[in-house]
Amino acid sequence: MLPADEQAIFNLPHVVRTIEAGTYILREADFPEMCGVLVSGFAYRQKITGEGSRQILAINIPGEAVDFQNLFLDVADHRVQMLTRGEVAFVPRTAMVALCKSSDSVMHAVVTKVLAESSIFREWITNVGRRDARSRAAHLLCELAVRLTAHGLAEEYGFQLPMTQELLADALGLTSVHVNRMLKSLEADGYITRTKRHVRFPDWERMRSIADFNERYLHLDDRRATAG
Amino acid sequence: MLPADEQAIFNLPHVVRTIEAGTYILREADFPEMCGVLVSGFAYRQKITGEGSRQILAINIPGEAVDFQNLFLDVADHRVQMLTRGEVAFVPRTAMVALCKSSDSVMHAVVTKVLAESSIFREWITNVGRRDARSRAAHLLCELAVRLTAHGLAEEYGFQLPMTQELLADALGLTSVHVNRMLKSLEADGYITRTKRHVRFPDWERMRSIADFNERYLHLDDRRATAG
DNA sequence: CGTACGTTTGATCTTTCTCAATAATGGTGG
DNA sequence: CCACCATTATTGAGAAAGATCAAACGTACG
Repeated sequence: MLPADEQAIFNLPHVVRTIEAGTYILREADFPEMCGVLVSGFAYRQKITGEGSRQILAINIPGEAVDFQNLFLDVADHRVQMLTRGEVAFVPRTAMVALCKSSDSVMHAVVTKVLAESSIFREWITNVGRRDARSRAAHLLCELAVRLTAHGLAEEYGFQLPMTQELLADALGLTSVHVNRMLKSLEADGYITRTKRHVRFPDWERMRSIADFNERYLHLDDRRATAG
Repeated sequence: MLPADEQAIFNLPHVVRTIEAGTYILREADFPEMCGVLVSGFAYRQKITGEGSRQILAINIPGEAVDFQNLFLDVADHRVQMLTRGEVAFVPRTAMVALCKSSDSVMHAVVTKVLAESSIFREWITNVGRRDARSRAAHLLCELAVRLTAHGLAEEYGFQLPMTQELLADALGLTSVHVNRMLKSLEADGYITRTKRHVRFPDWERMRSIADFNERYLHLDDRRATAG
């Protein structure tokens, strides 16, 4: 996103609110009136199945807009909830849509963000569908590390995990017990180091390999299409 | 999508080609030069993990555009392959992007399609991550039935399954052996009826319930946002 | 009519879940 | 600062879902 576009969005009418961990920003079946942008703190997207189990669909990190996925749809198909306490800037949806229509550049930026998140959804399907528990957990750790680093929120090869093992489990389609075992196993084999919730990768290439992680799907520096 | 928008896309320069089952329309790591629209036949999106197993990410049915997901990104992060023989209309990507920029209405339609497919990705994460094998298989059958019906490609409560059990398995994160057992189980319990690859639902509500299927995520008739 | 591909079935093995208990951690009020 | 409570992390044992391996059966099609 170009600085000018960020500024344009920032210039829209908005309110910034501090929101506690666990609070919903968007509920399923809501007609979303507001478009939220995470100023600080983490959020996550989730769905609950009829059986009552939860699947986490995405982790949103500070700086990300959480409602672009619903901007042009009527009914929210999932919920967005704060993972940690944080500040959210709410822009009226109509104002956001109007800005998109008036500025090619903003529209382009919004669509690009949406497509990049879409690509992450695809990778998650693959992760949950086809990787074994250990690689799957490792893959998520890699993704978070790379995305946080790209936003300047992680130091070299290490980061503060913003979630419990229970949350990790719901993101990975596993149980928390099994996530615990996989983390221990990754640690025992020297792939990661843990201090409380801080995770480090002593050997990034080795970790990357066991996680079957290739950051291409994050589209972190796709630029060419911008010219198109 | 409004008829006028469809017409506008149709008026772009394009070539229609008949493509055999199994042929790639888009390769991973390609810079997509063309934007394909399925005139007839089915396609699917897939990824291959480092271990060599395949995950199918989406089934595209006749009438759907398969490359909107890449329209504004530089590098394809997955592959699109023909599931059956069919005709694909290829529009130069630059022409498609230019049309989007010149017509709010087309851009809106494209973004809506992208968001709706994104929503399907989220449901698939949930399906693979949190539903047991039988419900998971049932859910996919329901989704295909509803989408095909919405496009006028299925009769009441029944449709022709365009894929082998092997393909189903790769879409569901299961093995084909287990998919076979789940289909048999669904059949034995009266949820479905099969004649070759034709599937019927004797009691749609009962099927819907065991599949934990709610079509909201398909966003088939979201209209309100169009006005926004 | 034989070959290739897809489906079905059985037997066994592995991964992951479930249940249950214990230990560690963080935050809170006194 | 300390005791207490709630949450989170860890560990073990047994159960279950799904994978793997192997083979037989069908069916379409050249």
